[in-house]
Amino acid sequence: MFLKGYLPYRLNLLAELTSENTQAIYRRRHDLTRPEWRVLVNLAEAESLTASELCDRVPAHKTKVSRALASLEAKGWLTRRTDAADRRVAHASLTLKGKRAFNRIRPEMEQATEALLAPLTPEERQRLDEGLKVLERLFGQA
Amino acid sequence: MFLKGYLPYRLNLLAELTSENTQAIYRRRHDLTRPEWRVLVNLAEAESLTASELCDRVPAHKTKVSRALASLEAKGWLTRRTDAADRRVAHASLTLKGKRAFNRIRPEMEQATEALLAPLTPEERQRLDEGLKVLERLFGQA
DNA sequence: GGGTATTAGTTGAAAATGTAACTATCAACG
DNA sequence: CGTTGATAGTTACATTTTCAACTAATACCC
Repeated sequence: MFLKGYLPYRLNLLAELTSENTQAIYRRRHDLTRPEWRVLVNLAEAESLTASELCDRVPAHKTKVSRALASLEAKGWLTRRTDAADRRVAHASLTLKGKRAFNRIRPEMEQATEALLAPLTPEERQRLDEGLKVLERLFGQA
Repeated sequence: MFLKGYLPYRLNLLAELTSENTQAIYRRRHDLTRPEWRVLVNLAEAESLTASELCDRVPAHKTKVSRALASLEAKGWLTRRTDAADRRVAHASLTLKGKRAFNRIRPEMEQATEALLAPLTPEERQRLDEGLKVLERLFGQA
């Protein structure tokens, strides 16, 4: 069979299966899209970021980031202030409300992932991590 | 950092990066969506399949499969005949034209993937494969 | 058989995404 | 300065995906 051994297929399938539980959390329970969730995470970790910086980190195309920022701003989870030196640029940062939301969602996400991986032995987890690192090095992600 | 070590994120990112080149082939060069491409592959490997069987194999929701089948049928790449014993069911199979198309696209896909993985040593490929197998076993895919 | 529930597959509307064009601002160079 | 080109970010439109409702056919069960 062609597909079964085909790397992009294998990765896409595993990504989908792995994301199923976690997606349900941010989508259904907290009404966030994936770009919104990722923007939230990145802002929680970085204090203040511009849309361009978020594009690099999320990573995603600028339209996704733009819409995610607009939506999170509408929720009152972040504010933006334009840069004094370059008025094209806006710095986004989480409000207290946004930080609280992240602190509510994050443990649910970690718990769902941990539940998924629970059947794996430490040795298997190690093997999985090593395998992914091979690709991450290839893409310069690590 | 939370995201960087977070499995669903890592997998999704790697899946996207890995799929970039190959997507360009079936999308831009051959004007196929991903569901269409996957349906094509599965039919090429299985002679004849119903929509439900394709849903399991692709894998994808039935609306995606239904639309992919309609589109490939419109191209003249497959035909469907309704089952004699159960007239709800239709068996799809590739036409000669469809088989030729697959035989044109497939080597391009393999070549693109091989080009991507070219920098990896055999030992690294082995490590990657072992890592993915851990998850595939977890999901009962292997 | 006749009613009810399932199943196969399609369709329509809403949400999300991708692509390209657009606005506003800044930089560079005469 | 003033024109030209680049950059940050948004908006508009087309395509894709998702979700729910739908049609048609079969299975169940009395």
